[in-house]
Amino acid sequence: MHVTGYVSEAVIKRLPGYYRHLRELESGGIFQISSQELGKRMGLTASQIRQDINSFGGFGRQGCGYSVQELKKHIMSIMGIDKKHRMIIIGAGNIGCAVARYPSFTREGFQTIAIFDKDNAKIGLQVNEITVKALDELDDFVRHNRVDIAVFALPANGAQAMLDQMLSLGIKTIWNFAPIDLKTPKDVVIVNVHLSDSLHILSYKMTHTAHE
Amino acid sequence: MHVTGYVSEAVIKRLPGYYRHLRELESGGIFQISSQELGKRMGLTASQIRQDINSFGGFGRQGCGYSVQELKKHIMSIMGIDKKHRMIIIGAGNIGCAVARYPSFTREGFQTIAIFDKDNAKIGLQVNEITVKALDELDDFVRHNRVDIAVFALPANGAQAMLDQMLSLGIKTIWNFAPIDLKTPKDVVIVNVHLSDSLHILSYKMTHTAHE
DNA sequence: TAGATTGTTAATCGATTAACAATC
DNA sequence: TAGATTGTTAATCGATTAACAATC
Repeated sequence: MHVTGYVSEAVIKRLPGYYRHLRELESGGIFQISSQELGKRMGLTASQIRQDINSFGGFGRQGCGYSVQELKKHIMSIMGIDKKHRMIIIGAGNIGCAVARYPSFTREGFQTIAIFDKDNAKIGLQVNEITVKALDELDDFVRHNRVDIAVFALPANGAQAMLDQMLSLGIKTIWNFAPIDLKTPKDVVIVNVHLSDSLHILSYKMTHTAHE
Repeated sequence: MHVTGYVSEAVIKRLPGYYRHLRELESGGIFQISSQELGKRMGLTASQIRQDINSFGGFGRQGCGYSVQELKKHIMSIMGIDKKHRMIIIGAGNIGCAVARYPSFTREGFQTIAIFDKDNAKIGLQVNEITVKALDELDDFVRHNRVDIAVFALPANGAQAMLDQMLSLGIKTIWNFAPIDLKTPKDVVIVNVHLSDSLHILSYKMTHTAHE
């Protein structure tokens, strides 16, 4: 078991895939798996699987492979998804409501504790048993409740100002659905879900693939 | 202007970012931009900008930079987003409805022409002026209407079978929101939006960043 | 012409793959 | 012990960065 050093972005992006596949294997009653087999399932080489896993520690056993349950537990702990996370959602539009209602987030410990919107028509609505609050109440709410993650489900033109407000409130983790690259200090963590970008990539690929 | 050859996945993933930034520049009334400046905006090096753009052709002008309008037009054409795309959505749950209602997709030429669900309670509902149809009607609908893209907004456990159905109907372009890595022949184009994966990456990063 | 900036080749860096000794 | 498979080092491959001649 070696000391954990720098972990590359490429490895980080693969972690959720490991988690998903190990979960599947576990619920399929499989206890042990080799890098070879896991690689085949995930579309990676056995070598890459071993390299990836070893950037966190020697979780395998020579001659046998990896314990599905143990490896899954390790990866959950590495990703921090064995802990609860409290989220607020900014914007009660399509995306904000979809996130609030997405059942597996709650089930996996990502709990939505408040939703805010600036539109008076939306304030007071119930979304998945949470009442939409006015944006005016945001500062006060954050000062009285622990918030781990802010979900940005608002238009691009308000997003940068909202980020600055978050920073002033000490919130440094943003899950951003607004179609904009936000400027941030480097201790702030932002992960983007740019739906239009994703659709445009699909468009590119269908345009440049034979038989389309 | 050189002949277009192989374009790496890394470049493809950056294309929508170019489009977004060029659109912003254009609406800001900026006509000309250097690789230097564009790089600063996008968080890339000038060198990378020039390499990226040159994998498609020499769109710049030595001494002057790139014409914002022209470059944007080229990139739109390269991504195929200057054309209309007809989408059907499989699943009228949170995600399916959010996609159907997302205004900028329609505005940008990605038109939802039908939504299907297997749940009888949902059939007949209106989502953004489209009536939810029964899955039984899917085959018939596809045979009588041109469909470019199928959006998978259904649970993971039904996704693989649905993909096979799509292939049998000749649909080879899938925008997949189901949390599963689908197995496909290689002329099929799939782009995944794995929301849980994205949230897990956020969790990893917040867990491993100082001051969190 | 002089200055600026591209297009493109070469150098570097990092990620993936291959190989193999260690060991279960 | 023999077979299997990891952990880890070395080789390869590809992407990013640097450098500079071409040219607007």
